[in-house]
Amino acid sequence: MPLKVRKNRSQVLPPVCPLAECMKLLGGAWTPNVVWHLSGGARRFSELRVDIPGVSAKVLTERLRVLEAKGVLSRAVMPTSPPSVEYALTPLGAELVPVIEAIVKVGERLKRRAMHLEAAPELSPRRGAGGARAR
Amino acid sequence: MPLKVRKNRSQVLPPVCPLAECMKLLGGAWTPNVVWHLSGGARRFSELRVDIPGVSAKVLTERLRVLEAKGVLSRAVMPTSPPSVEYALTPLGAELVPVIEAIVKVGERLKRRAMHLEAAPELSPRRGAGGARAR
DNA sequence: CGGGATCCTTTTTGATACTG
DNA sequence: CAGTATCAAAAAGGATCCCG
Repeated sequence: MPLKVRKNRSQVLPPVCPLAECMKLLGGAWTPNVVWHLSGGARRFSELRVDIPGVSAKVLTERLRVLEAKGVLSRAVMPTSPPSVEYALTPLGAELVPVIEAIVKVGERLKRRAMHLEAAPELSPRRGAGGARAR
Repeated sequence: MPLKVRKNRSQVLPPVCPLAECMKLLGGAWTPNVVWHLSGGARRFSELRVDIPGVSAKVLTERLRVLEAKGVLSRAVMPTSPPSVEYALTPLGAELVPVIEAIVKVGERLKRRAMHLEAAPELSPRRGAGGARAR
């Protein structure tokens, strides 16, 4: 292996587009939580507010609107008194759930790791350059 | 099905924490792209700038620092002239890749769907009000 | 080459208060 | 209950210049 040719990645990896597209979807700080809490079934506005501690009505509304516009969830107004509105994932939204689950799984692992790092800060070996960690 | 009892979701679904934790990780608009473009192997700073069109040096630096601090990627300074720095996913960072791939996959699907909606705006049936099962 | 330091603009969030 | 309106605060992103 005489020379490690550094390939132009765009020949083997798709361009940035699909990622950017999808992150606009899950981009909002609360968006994944909304999807997550709808993954178990339909849920009403006020229930979501309780499910997701710390979210304001405004932000929640906003996220729900965006997600509805993207076809990720559906909004059903029940003509009752007092009014109630049910949100539920569409089939398309349901496809996001595995993604969320994967995220959660990794998130937990990272959390555990962070705890380890706290205990032993210099465990992670610096790659490369014979220990050339400037900085 | 006499009565659909609305359970307290936190008994069956984990609390918000892991999701929030992990989204701080993938939260930045560019972060997933960075991980994605490192998924094929180590990459230098300037290469990443080319890989990810539109990213500024500042933002890229910032994202890389954050990801390094979280243990997602490693930073190796090569003591050459001119200096070069290689970034690579850590084993932990590699675990994120399936997540990214899932995101990309869904992103593409959403894109296709968006195109369909453009063509036929009133295809999506509004739930509720007609089949509105009052509670 | 690989950034750090600044400054500035655009988005996102948050806190209240009010309404049908 | 399920929002809307409004304002203030904060974060993210971008542009530019400079340095080792």
